[in-house]
Amino acid sequence: MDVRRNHYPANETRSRILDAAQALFAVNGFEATSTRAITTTAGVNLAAVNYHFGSKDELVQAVLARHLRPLNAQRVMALDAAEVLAGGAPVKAHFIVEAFFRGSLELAAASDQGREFMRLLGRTFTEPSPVVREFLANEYAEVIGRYRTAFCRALPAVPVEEILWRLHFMLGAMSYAVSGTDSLQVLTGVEVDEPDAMQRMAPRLMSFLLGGLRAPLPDGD
Amino acid sequence: MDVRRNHYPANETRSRILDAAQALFAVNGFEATSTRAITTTAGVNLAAVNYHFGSKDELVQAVLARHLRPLNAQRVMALDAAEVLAGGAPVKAHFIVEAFFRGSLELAAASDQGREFMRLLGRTFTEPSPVVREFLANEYAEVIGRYRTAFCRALPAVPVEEILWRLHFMLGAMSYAVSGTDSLQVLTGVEVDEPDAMQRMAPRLMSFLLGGLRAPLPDGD
DNA sequence: CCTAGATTAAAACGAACGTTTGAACAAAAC
DNA sequence: GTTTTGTTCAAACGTTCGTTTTAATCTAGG
Repeated sequence: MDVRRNHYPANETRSRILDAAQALFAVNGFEATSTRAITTTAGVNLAAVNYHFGSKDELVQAVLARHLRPLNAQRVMALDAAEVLAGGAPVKAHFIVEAFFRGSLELAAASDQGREFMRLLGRTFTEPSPVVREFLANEYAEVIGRYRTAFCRALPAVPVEEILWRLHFMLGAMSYAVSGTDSLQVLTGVEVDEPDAMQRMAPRLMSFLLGGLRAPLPDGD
Repeated sequence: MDVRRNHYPANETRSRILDAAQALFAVNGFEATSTRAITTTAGVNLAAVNYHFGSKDELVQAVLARHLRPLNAQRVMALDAAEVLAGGAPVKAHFIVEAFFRGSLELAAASDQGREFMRLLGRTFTEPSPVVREFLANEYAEVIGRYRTAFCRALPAVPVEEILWRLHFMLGAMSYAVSGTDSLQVLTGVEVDEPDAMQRMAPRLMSFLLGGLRAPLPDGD
């Protein structure tokens, strides 16, 4: 707890703010976290948020972009690799799911900060704020498009609308599984906060998702 | 747009506040909705919220309790009925899932207000506010306990921890499917806001959940 | 060493928030 | 008809919010 009075080296102030903001956002949400709480936790001056990021909204986007952008880039690359490996043939559903979720689960398994970010990201999907929504839509546009067509090729017997629904359900189950440490933990007694909990969860989630994805079509289709 | 200057009959003010609050909460979230916005929308005086509910937090709980309490009561009753029907034998997983989700889906299919509430409820699970969390934990305690043991009896070959995980995933997929009209709609293009969308989704969700629930256990168990 | 530019410090800004107050008002009780 | 009880009203309270401002301070280039 060294009380530095003055400048941090390089742009350490920026990263200190990002770290503190991510931690507080993950626990309290965006709205309930004040810039004062962020700067106090980060040990920097109140005005630093507006100086380095312009506004609180832009800080929110910066926090999300820091890990989400590489994550989604890796998702696209993983799908690229799987498609190359498959030659011209459709990539099997199992590999598509794995390509999509492996990065998230690894990030969550790698560090406390990664886990913290995944929890924040899960909450972010249900965030009502228009700023966050628009940001997410932009960030996910390419990834969803790629994976959607990949699933359509992998499961030609399943109607497109059905695939969209199941993709929808899968995203929900995952973001919940990763983020819902709190309310559902109370409900079900499942503890997701331990360091190795993600590694124990990963195969279970994958198995569940594939089971749902391959479930028989409902009557009437 | 009749501008009533004075009293509404009976406790109409209460219900007008509840309706307005639910609508605004569903769109903007709890934190971002001010008591001023609620009372203005409801067409009542600003002080009415505190007079009738004590505080904004208590209003939030009242909004949730209004539909959630009957919903969970019906869930317990539905499981009771299924267990009676099964005699002493375990209730089949298929019926348990149906007993749990039928009420939600019917509520969502019944009216705009029901759909609005389900969307709000889905968001509520990821709500960081301690007040909301504690409220949910209390409201769900009995239901989750009952369904958990029912699932354990239905699937004796599946370890308890595995069942908890899958229950966790199922809850996530459902609450997402119902609530995630917004961000995921943008992502996947699935439209959930139309009146009949819930009825089209219901069998699909059920099929997905059962597929996940019955998926083969991951390696190592 | 000194100046220019970038960063931090401390204080203040106006706006919006949840809540409270005390008087005005309506309907029921006596 | 008066009192009582419950409800509504307009106004204000104190607090906290995100942001801005102005001066002080550090760092780098000449």
